[in-house]
Amino acid sequence: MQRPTLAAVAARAGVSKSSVSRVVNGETTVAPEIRELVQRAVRELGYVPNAAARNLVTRRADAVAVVVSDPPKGLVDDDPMFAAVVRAASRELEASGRQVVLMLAGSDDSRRRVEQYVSAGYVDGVMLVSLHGADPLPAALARLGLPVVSLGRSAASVPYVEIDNVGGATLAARHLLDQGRQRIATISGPLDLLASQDRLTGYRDTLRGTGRRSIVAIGDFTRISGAEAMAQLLEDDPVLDAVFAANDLMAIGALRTLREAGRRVPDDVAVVGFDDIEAALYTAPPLTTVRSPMGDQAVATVRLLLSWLEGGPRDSVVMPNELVVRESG
Amino acid sequence: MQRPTLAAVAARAGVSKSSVSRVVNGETTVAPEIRELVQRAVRELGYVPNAAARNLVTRRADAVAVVVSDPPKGLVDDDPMFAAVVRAASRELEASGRQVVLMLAGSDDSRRRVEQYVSAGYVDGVMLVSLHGADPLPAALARLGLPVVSLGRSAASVPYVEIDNVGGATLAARHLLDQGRQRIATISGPLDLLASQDRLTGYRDTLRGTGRRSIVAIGDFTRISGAEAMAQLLEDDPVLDAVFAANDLMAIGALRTLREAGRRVPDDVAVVGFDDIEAALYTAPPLTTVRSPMGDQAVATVRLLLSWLEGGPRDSVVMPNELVVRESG
DNA sequence: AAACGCTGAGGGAGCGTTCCCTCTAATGAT
DNA sequence: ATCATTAGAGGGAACGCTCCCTCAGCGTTT
Repeated sequence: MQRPTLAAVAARAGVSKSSVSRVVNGETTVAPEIRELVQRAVRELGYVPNAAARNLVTRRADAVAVVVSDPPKGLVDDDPMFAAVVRAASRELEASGRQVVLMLAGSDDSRRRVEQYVSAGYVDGVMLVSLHGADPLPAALARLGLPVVSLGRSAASVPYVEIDNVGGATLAARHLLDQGRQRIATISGPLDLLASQDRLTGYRDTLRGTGRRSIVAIGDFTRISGAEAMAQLLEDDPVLDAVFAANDLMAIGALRTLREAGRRVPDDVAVVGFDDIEAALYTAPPLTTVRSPMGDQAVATVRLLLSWLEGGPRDSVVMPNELVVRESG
Repeated sequence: MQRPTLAAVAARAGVSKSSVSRVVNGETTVAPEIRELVQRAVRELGYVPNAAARNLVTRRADAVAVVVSDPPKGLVDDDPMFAAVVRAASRELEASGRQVVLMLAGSDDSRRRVEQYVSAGYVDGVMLVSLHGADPLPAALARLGLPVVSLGRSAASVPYVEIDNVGGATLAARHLLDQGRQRIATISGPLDLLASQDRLTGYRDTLRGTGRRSIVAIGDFTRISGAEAMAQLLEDDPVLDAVFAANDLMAIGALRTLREAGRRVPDDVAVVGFDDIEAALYTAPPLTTVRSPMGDQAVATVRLLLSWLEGGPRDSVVMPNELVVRESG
């Protein structure tokens, strides 16, 4: 049951440990016949280098941590962002020969665990996802001295990738204005997220000066919170004729409340979302939304991290987005 | 930038490395004053044990791999199952003090990578998710001799957790029969998945002997495939009056096709899904479906693995499910 | 008072790699 | 033919930790 070691392979091949190591690591300074000998021994013995021993001496782990700041509730289980981001990041990282260690950082407790883990040298770098504005984690990790990047801007000075949230919200609001909508409400995301703040800013700034007033309800990016916020909004202003939701999930919740309240979409109320998740195609009616491909962002974030790990540049990137007009508004 | 080592802590505290090791690992045979001394030194130096060195000698990694067999296309990014399972498993594993290494196993290539990785001793056990019936991976991993469990039954003799797929499909089909539906179709999942086979079996067996014939289209568990399969079905049998989709995503796709084809749900056609993902609540009309909580299954699977890792029993478990009747059928 | 546990601290040998250094042998230049 | 140069193999010292073993010191037993 004992796995074979380098020494065992060396003995079998009749060469030194050094030579085996060289062959295994693909170094070129090895004579063809020795290489052949070693490769055969490796095959026969089913040798696989021991990770711990290798990491110990190289001081690399060939792994990166993907740290996802869990939403406070932690009960939102089918979260399309999560799947898209984790999947894309995994694929990209695996393609670079690195492993993905997934960590959920919800509580203070788990944040400490993350710091410990990273300090222990398990990983060469960290990709942070979806952090709150005041999250202490990015700064703490950056202080450890190893590469940290984040998907979504953070307060700390960590290189990041994000889409143009202000611009996207502006696109949405302007689209509603152009249709001649008069009372345009918004369902904002949680305000401790910079992305939420930016989207709200885009909405507000666009409305300002058109004589219209802002009508705002706050959600937490879940469907259910969107439904509740919409009910709130209808109560506040029964004759509103448009809603911009800060993400698609909340827009979907809003659609449901509107349907139950007997409002027709888009005839009575226009609805615009944000993100363009796949489900936006399948609502009734299909959702007009601001496209911001999470998968692409995740890939860009990984590339940023890889660039840093390889000694290249580490410049934050802001990605463009566009309005996808469907039938909801 | 060099992190402090055990020896540094020992020197600082004026004790031996052994004592420091004992304190750090929480052994009880340490005098209180020495413990205090060591703990202070650890704090002052910010000492964190090096993972690789520890793993090397203990031959444990305190980590488990979560291997997700990607759907062939690999482009389905907002997959609620994925998020629910990965989240729940992560939470449970982290609670047990173990790390989660996420691996996507789509291609043959990546399967080799997984085997390599596991052989390298990076992890103490493996949790497999959503494998095809003929997947060579479970058997290969089991052969390595370390604990492997799977979420979803597999052909290999690996302990598993799954819901009662045959029973769930039976529930759905019987529900449609009880409404007096006459032409009941099904949209099956890919047939290389045992879960798909079982659901199809439940449907077929329930219809058999009622004088009704099976009407089957095959999808791949994505929304789009559900939409396409529904179109196919309508072509095959324009007067069908019920559809059982093998998962909610495909049911959602089917709903869309039905809407576009001018069929009313449930008046003209009843639709029943499977899984009860959150989105099922937000379709128009809300989806009747078979509840099979993925999060709970994931947790059960992790518990099974943990039990095994700790030398306990490793018995497969089949979880019950129930029909959730909403408005679609 | 001597002998005998027993508790708890220290010493040091590995764990399986990599990588630096040494040394041999072969090549090419003169 | 001789010497300088170099390609390539082998030896062995780390890497940072755990854990076995030894041994000191003290309390108990007879």
